[in-house]
Amino acid sequence: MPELPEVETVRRELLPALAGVRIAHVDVRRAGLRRPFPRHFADRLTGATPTALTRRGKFIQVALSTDETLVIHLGMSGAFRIVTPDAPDEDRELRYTHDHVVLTMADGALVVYNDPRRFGVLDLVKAGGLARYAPLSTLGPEPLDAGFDGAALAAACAGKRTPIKVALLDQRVVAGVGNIYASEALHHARISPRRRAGALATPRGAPREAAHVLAGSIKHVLALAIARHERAYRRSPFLVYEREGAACPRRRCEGVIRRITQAGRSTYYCPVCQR
DNA sequence: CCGCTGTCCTGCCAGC
DNA sequence: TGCTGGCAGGACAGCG
Repeated sequence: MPELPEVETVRRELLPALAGVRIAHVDVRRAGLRRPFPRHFADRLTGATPTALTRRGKFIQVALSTDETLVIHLGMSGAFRIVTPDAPDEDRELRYTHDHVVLTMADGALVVYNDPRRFGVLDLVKAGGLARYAPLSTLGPEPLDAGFDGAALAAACAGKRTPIKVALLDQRVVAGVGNIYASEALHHARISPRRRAGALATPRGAPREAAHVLAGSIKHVLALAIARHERAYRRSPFLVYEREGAACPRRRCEGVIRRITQAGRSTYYCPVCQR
């Protein structure tokens, strides 16, 4: 379930299992995911100790004692399962259908990567090469950083003729927003997903009011989602996503949530309060 | 360069 | 019950 909030939650869950614990053994159970795993993948991980876990957009970066970084992207269906050192043997031996990589940590824990659709990425990058690693180096601003604001959003959207919803999915515009939180943020900001992205800026590129509002809404929906996942919510908390036909949740709004298709993806919005 | 479509892969669900 | 088609939270190649 991997947009920025879910990826951040995964990072926090992996942190105590990986950081400072040597990787004792690596079981790579297929040749790759969408692409082959990097050369000598298991050998390069074995014996390494993760020193830090950071997130950039939807990527997790695991810095290793070997001066390489394990770059992780969960794609559509990637997930980690952690089997703690004190788990019973039957849990340790359990193998699920799409368990592709199993890390055995020196403390006995297992860190298992499972990915039915195999759209994920597990890659190794030399420390010096990270800045030039294309998938990361082309990412736009980090939405929860203080530096991300209406001006940054307007600058990234200036001149774009594509609808704002489609622009928000472009990781070069803002990193980490996906199909759910694009709809949620636009609803929070009361902005129609059909509006032209370029309309967030004046012809000279200065931010319009809508850019400030939308930047704030992006921060709000992402931060709230991270907080909810930390408390292990499981019910769907979305206000418009997958709620076609439901009453708009905005107070005193009489609208009904609609689903439309933009650039081949579903968009949910309220045609009454989003303009 | 820009924006749109198709594609990678499996699972699930609605409808027949 | 079983089959089929459509859709799914991502990203990129290839096209006009």
